Amino acid sequence: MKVTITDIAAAAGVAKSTVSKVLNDSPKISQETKLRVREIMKRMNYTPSSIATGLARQSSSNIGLLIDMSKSSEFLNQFFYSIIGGIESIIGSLKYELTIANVQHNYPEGHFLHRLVMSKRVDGLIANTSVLTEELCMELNRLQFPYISLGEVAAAGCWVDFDNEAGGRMLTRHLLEEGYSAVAFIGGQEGDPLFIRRLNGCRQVLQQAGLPLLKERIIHGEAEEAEGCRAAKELLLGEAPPDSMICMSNFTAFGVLQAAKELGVQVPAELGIATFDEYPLSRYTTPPLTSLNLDTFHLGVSAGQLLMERIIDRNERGQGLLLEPELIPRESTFRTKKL
Amino acid sequence: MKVTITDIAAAAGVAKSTVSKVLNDSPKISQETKLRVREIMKRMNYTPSSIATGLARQSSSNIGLLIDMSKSSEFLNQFFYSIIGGIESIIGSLKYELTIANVQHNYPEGHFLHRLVMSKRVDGLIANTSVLTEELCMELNRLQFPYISLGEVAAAGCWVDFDNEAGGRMLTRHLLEEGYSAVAFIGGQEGDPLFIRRLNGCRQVLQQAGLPLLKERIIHGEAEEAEGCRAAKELLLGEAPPDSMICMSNFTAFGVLQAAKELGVQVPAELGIATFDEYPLSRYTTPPLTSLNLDTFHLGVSAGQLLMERIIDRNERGQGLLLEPELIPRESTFRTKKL
DNA sequence: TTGTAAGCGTTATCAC
DNA sequence: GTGATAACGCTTACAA
Repeated sequence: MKVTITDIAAAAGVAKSTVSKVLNDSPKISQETKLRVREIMKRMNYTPSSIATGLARQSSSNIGLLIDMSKSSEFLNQFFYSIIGGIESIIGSLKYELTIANVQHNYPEGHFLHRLVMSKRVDGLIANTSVLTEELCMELNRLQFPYISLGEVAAAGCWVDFDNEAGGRMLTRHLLEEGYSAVAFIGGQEGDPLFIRRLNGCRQVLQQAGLPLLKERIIHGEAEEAEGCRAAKELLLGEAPPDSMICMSNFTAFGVLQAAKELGVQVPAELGIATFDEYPLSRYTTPPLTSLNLDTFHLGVSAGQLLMERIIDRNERGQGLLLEPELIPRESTFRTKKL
Repeated sequence: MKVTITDIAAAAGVAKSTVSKVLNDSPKISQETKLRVREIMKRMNYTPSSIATGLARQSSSNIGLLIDMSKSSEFLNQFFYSIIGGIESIIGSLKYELTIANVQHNYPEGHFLHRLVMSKRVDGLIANTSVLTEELCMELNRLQFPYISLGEVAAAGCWVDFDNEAGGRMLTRHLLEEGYSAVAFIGGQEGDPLFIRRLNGCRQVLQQAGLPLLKERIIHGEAEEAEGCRAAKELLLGEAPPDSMICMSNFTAFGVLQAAKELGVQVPAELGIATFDEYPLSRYTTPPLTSLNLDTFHLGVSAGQLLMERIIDRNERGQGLLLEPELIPRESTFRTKKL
């Protein structure tokens, strides 16, 4: 039924080792032998067993992508497809496959460290920061196991991330250029590094322009609709109402739009709204939202490249990579009426 | 450095086979031996090599999910994450891992049939209909290779899909209940089975109610914004303007909403709008859209279950499985003012 | 209950 | 150039 290297060797009247060399296009095999053996392989419809090859070569030709489905990471959830596409485009061309593993932090039997790493199911790992605890990084480092973090993390030897600080700067600069000056920042969890970086970018530009970023204008909360709405109302009805808001997510921004509508505040004339992320709503709101687009396919590509470098070159030097976001101006901040 | 079954055997003073039996919790090993060996495995930090196990057992404990990133399948693109979650939840508990493979139809070197199936990298396959050509199905059938199609396909032995006809019926019935009667259907590619099934469901309910589904009210086109807008205008300005529209996607529906706004047509009073899919816009439009929710996590679960049955029980009988959609009524069709 | 030995399908190291 | 032969790390009869 199934044909192995032994069958081919027999049919071709050569040794298994010769067939193996043909398989790997060894230079020490004569052209005619190669042709003859290949011919036979084709005729007998032979494909080498990846498992056997893996055993002999001590490698799985698999890389793993870890996710934690129990935590609803908006980010992964939305951009999963394109990140995977990016990773695939790199590793696929190097004949690696992508294994997706769901990491429940309190997994009943067997941590992924055993399931994937120690059991050698994968030769390398890409993981989101929500999975990579500092403890885990240390362990992977100790094992000298190649991995890349999706998101900047100090403990990770190697990571790729978007330049969130630059993103904060870009949105803020844009608001100032449009004539806004009282900027508020909405929607991040207190202490969340993502929030902190973005806010820092915002603060830098304001300071540079000699403008204050009032504490009262920094509102923490879930990055979703209801919170955005609540926060916006609080701000607009407060002591020092801002003339513009930067939102951590499309959903936050949507909530802000709702609040403005309910309070009869004109967007963009009386209130400018800008948001991180281009997906999924920014194009479809009224008015459409000025947003910061993150090229997630590229993120996947970069992660894949870095990882493959580590695996193939056994490249040990740790490094971080920041990708530039892209500003997409839309009506929600067109105070200067460029329409 | 790396510890194998031989090391454990030596350390425990038993044979490799004994260790192997302990590993698989064979009943023919004494409790004390098991305890002792396990103790040693733990102490030496041993994890069996999945590749070696795979070779010996002749199975990869991997299942593959095929996608074609070159075709921008809105469906997969949006629901990828939850479908994967569903599949994972089933196969993960059976100690299988998920391999994602990007299938370029004109792949330079090596069809996925070789890359994954013949090389035994995966024990089973799940694939979207856009990948599974009839030819491919025949080939997989011939190889007796276990696979499940995501989407109803005649040639596939086994598939799971949403009951799109029922979906068409549900949306149409809802419109009639709300007092609409002149229903239009917008947004599918001519000949697309998905479109045909949904339209059929719609037609059934209308016929049952003694209402016609006019040809002029069936508009083909890309399932996106611009087309939806164009189609809606065409209909509303035409000879027999409908009082309600069923859209193939959220984006189509968004376009319809725009058209209504531009033409000053009141939604839902003068025009009811209902759409397939609950994601990503239906909750966020003005007014929010009545939609048909498809439980994609469940789709993944079902696909996973069917596949594992096939693999484990060598279950040969082909079967299809239809999942029921869920109607989510919202303002866009609340003509009877239930608000 | 445990041990022996023969696979599983490749690759890799030598001889020839 | 080609061919034996020993890994690779585990499972599985069959013996003991």
